[in-house]
Amino acid sequence: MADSDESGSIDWNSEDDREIEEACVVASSSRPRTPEFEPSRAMEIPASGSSAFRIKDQFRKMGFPEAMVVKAIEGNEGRSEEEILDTLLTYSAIGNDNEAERQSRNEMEHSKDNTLIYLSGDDRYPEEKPDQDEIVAVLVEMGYSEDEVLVALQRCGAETPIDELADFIGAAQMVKESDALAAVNEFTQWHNVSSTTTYSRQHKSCNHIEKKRKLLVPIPKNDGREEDMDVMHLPNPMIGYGVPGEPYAISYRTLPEAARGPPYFYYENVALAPKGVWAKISRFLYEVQPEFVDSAYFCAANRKRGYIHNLPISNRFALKPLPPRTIHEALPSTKKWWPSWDKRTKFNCLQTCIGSAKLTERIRKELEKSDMEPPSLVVQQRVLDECRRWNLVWVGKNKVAPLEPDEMEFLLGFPRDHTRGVSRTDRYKALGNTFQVDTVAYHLSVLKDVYPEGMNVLSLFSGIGGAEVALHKVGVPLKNVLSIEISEINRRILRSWWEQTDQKGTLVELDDVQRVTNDILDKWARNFGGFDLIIGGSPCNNLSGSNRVSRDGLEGAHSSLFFDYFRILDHVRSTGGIYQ
DNA sequence: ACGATTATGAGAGGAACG
DNA sequence: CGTTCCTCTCATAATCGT
Repeated sequence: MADSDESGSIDWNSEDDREIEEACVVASSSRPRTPEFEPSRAMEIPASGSSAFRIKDQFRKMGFPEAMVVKAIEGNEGRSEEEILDTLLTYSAIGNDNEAERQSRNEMEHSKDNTLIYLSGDDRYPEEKPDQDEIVAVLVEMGYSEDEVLVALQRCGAETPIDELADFIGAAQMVKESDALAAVNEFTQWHNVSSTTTYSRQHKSCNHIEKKRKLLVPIPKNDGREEDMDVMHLPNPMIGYGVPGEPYAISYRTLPEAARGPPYFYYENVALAPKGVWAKISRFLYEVQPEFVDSAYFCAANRKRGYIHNLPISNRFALKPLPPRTIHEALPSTKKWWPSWDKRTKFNCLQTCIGSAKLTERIRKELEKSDMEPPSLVVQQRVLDECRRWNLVWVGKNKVAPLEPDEMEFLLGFPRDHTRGVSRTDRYKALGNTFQVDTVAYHLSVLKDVYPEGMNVLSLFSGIGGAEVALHKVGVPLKNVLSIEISEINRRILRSWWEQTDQKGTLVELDDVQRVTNDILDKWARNFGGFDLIIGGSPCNNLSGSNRVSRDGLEGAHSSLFFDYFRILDHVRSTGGIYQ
């Protein structure tokens, strides 16, 4: 979401509340030099101040993530360095288990979480699980799997008679190798919400007892090979718990006890992160399994992302009007020049860089030189490769061009000219880093009825305000928003939108997430009356495949800010999110 | 100093093949 | 099954022009 490569800015002006502003000035920008770490010498750790920074840097040098260090220091106020180191090692073990710890953790997980999906749920939403339990139980008794039954219920409606549901399931089973059905199976397996081994293609078998037994048997997460432990399987098609227009959706899931809201949280990052990254993120975020969704199901561009959240997942609704889902519908003017041999209907992922003018010129030359209609297959292939790589569109005879910033805004679900007023380069950078609004709005839509009076939102890595725009479009009033975003340009864009849309609430903007301390959080929480939602996508710079230079994983210079997301989230949740 | 422009593959997953 | 081929990826850094 956010850029993280801007530093030196010490702008802590809230521009709204001068009293609070003072509380936001936490430290001077010049951090003290860090001496070499001497483990033999124990010393007292003050809760704050310059030497706390020194200690923090020492531990960071030892390879601990900053958020972890901060958390350890804050939890050990006034204690010795060794005690803090102990705490750090404990955290580290949780985040980066060895084999024994993995084993025991898995056992704990399974005894705790492996319940049938319909047996649990969010008690705050009783309307989400009407008397379906009985229906499910009956159908399961008839030999159908929970997945099938729940899919049928979702598809046919809760009032559907049981025999009709059975018919539907039977029909579904007849669908040969249906992609969507297979996906649901894969998805549920992968999500570990139900462990029905496979969808039985045959009709009701008599082994429902066996099925039922299996349902209670946890799927071992590894079968002996340790590499499998950290591998997070991506669903195909990538529809998460469901997307608009697709018939199959999952409405129930089991959240780990520690993850339940409120306050709610919503975390986002690239789906195709290096191996093990999502497993680690999930371990930190209370073992909630990611929901992987491709925004291609919401707009005309691919955008494969993982979302970890503790929101309810039933009764989601999509924003209206539905955005165009194909290139031709989204950009009708390109149709005139679009050659028939370019079969693209979707854009690839919108990124922060665009194709060069030199490239489009090379393509023009290549096509003119070819002088065939259509060009030779070799030329076609070369041109198409570049068009796909750079998301080029046809704007003239033999002429392609990269997307304009306003076209990207449109595809990503933002209001027209949302990013107007800043340099073209900055617009591309900000847009390449943001949420796809319709996708996120679909997930957040369940909050509309829960918070009719509006929400207090803690928005991390806000960028150009994808979360805020999504909530606004969903119809959730924004009461108070504490937005943290490093880029001054992006903060300006968000504030501009805030004013243009005539928001009634209060927007407070801070810059550096690393310097948002518990005190600051508490202060604003008290001022607002607690946070209802903590939302944000941490930097993907070191996770994205597009990065050829520093794809260093979650511990990378920018992506390690995830640990600040966790630190802040964990603090807000530990206080219950409620202040008086 | 700032904005614009440009060149720069690895790595992972899936499809297609045998 | 394994193997090969195919496709895609919220980017960085050097350089240029003003």
